[in-house]
Amino acid sequence: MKVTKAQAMENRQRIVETASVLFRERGYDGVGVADLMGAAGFTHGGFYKHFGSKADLMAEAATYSFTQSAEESSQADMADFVRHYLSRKHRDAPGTGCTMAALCTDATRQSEPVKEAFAAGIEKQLDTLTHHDVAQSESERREARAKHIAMIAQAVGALVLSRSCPDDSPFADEILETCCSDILSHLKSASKD
Amino acid sequence: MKVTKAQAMENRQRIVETASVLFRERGYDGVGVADLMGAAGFTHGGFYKHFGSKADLMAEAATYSFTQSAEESSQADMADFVRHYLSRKHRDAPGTGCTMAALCTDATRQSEPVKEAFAAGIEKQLDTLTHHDVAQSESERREARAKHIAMIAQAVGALVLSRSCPDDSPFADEILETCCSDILSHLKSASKD
DNA sequence: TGTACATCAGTGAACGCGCGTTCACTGATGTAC
DNA sequence: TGTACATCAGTGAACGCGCGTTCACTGATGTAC
Repeated sequence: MKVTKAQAMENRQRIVETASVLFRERGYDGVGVADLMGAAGFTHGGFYKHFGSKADLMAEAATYSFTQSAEESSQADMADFVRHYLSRKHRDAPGTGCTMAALCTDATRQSEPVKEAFAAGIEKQLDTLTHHDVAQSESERREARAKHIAMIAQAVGALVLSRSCPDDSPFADEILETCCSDILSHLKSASKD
Repeated sequence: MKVTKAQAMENRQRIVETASVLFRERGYDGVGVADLMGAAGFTHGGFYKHFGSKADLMAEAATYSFTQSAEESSQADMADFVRHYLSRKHRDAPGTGCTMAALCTDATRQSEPVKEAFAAGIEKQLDTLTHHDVAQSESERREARAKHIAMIAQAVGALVLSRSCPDDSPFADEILETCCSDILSHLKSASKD
């Protein structure tokens, strides 16, 4: 049974969105093509009508979720963003959360297109954060970029370490809370300048 | 062909050590039991004479590599440790490097024993760093612990993000260098107090 | 507008392959006498 | 110390299973006239 061109494109998009959630929840190796297609409401055979391989979809799903995250975070206040990023809520819902924190070590072992999607995604996240700051000198912009890279690294590190501890571990919460306070204090002292 | 008790224990240890390297290089799903036993110089069948399951070995290999890292870093100067941790050399040799950075998102999806090994390993790393500081008040110790958690998170985050970019990407190097400078500047301003 | 035909998204069986694990077997080691 | 036997680390074939991918088929959609 064929389907409208528009419907087919919608279906393809649903597969990408489903994949972006499942990959973040279970890792690239934790989601099979059949799993994924089933979750999107299809049988597995149709997969190769839309994508060349599972690896192609990994790259596309990563690009999609990075774009989505950038949109979500572009309008938020920086301190609110940090508080949400380092919340238990975000930690316990990787499927709809940060792609860097969910899949960074998985991406390390994937093919170039996936790693390119990650590099572009991290740059995009960086641009989104830097975007808040307006009209500066060259050296101010360089410094702001450095501060944001340091901040993202710390936030991602806190999240991945917290998630690698057993559920309901006080240490996992301590990592989040400590890094949240630390980043917020840096934000405050920076805005004083 | 049986083997001395001492030889058998040595062999078992060799399997754990081989696993700790291969898991860090390729991830838990990237190393099969047969791969692993072959790399250690055995055939795969003997594996279950030493370990109950592959998952059991994951936890044991993690504990082993965390202990090893703690020993290595306990005698180093803090600034030297940071410079090495955030070097390209460390980034490009995950098999002998930091377990947190190599396997954190993998650990997130593993069974409780693996996550417990991670929590214990992170705590151990933290203790090793805090160990340098001597005889303080309760509140000073709390603050030092917080600073070290923040530092570890940032260093781990920088490493995992750098590794998720394509090889030889300038951005990957920028992340390492920026976070290295940032952490070193914090160390310097802290030691001034 | 109506008809005939090509297209192609989606189906579901089948493919080869590698995985974790099991098992009967081997033969040197360790032990009991 | 010497002998007979139990133990058990290591071997390699075999297990069932799920994986990514392929393929012949279906039938509504899209197109050419």
